[in-house]
Amino acid sequence: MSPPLSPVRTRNAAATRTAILEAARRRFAHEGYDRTGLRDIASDVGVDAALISRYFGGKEELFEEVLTCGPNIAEFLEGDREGFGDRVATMMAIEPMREEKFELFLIMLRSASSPKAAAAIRRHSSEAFFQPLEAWLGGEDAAVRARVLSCLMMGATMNRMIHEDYLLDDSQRRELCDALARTLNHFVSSDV
Amino acid sequence: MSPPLSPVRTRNAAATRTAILEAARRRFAHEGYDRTGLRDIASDVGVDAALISRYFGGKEELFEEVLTCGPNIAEFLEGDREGFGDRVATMMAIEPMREEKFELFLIMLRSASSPKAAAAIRRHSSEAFFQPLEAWLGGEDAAVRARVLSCLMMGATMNRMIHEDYLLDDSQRRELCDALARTLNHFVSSDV
DNA sequence: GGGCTATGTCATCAGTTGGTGACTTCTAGG
DNA sequence: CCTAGAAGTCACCAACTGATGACATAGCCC
Repeated sequence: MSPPLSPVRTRNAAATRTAILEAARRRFAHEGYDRTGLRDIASDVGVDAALISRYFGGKEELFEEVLTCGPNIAEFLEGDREGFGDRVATMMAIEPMREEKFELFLIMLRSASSPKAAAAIRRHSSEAFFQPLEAWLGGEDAAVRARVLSCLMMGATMNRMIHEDYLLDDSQRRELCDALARTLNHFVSSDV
Repeated sequence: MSPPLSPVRTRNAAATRTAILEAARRRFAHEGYDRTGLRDIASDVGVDAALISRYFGGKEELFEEVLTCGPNIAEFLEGDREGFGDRVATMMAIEPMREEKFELFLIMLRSASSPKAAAAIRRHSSEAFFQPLEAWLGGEDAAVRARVLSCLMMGATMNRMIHEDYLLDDSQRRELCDALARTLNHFVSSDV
């Protein structure tokens, strides 16, 4: 993808590890587990692919570590509760798609169909996604509401992935955004 | 996958073509575009992989033809409108996952991240998915409501794919099913 | 300054993929 | 019966993947 990752990195193992993890996270989010080659990641970092296997053990372990130290739902939960629906819906239906904001979703959506990646995703989706969301939601039925919200957000991201513009004109996209925002807010605040 | 496709098929080009298309559709739905090899499909049919390239031109064209003659949203729209939400939500949250019922969704979800497949999906999702759904919904804002419904259905299928049981116990799954059903029905019947 | 070790590279492997052209075999029509 | 062409197979290719062990090199400590 884009070359400049860490400015200088001369024989610094820790910095190289971090740079590999960052490059891997971006690649996995943009291309998915299967379509990301160790050589791609290595060339992003400016390093030999063999190094990745030596540092992380293999592609699966690298993916696992990306998820461990990776992005989570937290940044979606910043701000006031009443504004949650509008913030998320606007991000998903109106604003230009900034893939780096959706890395968690994209990694899940684009890698979940790969059996090896799916196992790791299953292992980590709870702590990176559902637990924080449920805690933020609060209430007895938080688990169920979190699932509905996750359906909406995943589905919206998926739609956006498939057809960038949703095949809608501007006013329809605003209507869609409103509908999503209201539905999201409904499950943020109310009982199911 | 499972061997028995067409009972007899001795040097019948048309039947072989159909058998290949069926096997390909199932494979693409179950494994996604990238993880499905021409050899896998061929061995399902009991035929040499070279035949597929000769009949369809290549993997991309095969995928395209699967989408052309493939499944669509229609079977989800059978039955009374009032029961739509319950039918779909039950299928997605309660009933055991019958992958053959979700082939359209699964093909989209598991192959959309593959650039070659994504182009074909973009080309066909409108006529196989949104147009029928919008027509069934009716009304001025049918396009927008169709998108919300698609978000919910795609997201629910995705969640089901990732963790078979949603990480919920039985009563929570029933609550989730109710919430999904009510939300779906809301966008089936009402204005946004 | 010299060596030792962490850091990184290179060559290579076995496996898989989609694809192609030459080959065989079955069957319909004369 | 017998042959022509359709239907299907086989052998192979080039490209790519993840992975491994042998090798090179840079920088720190004495």
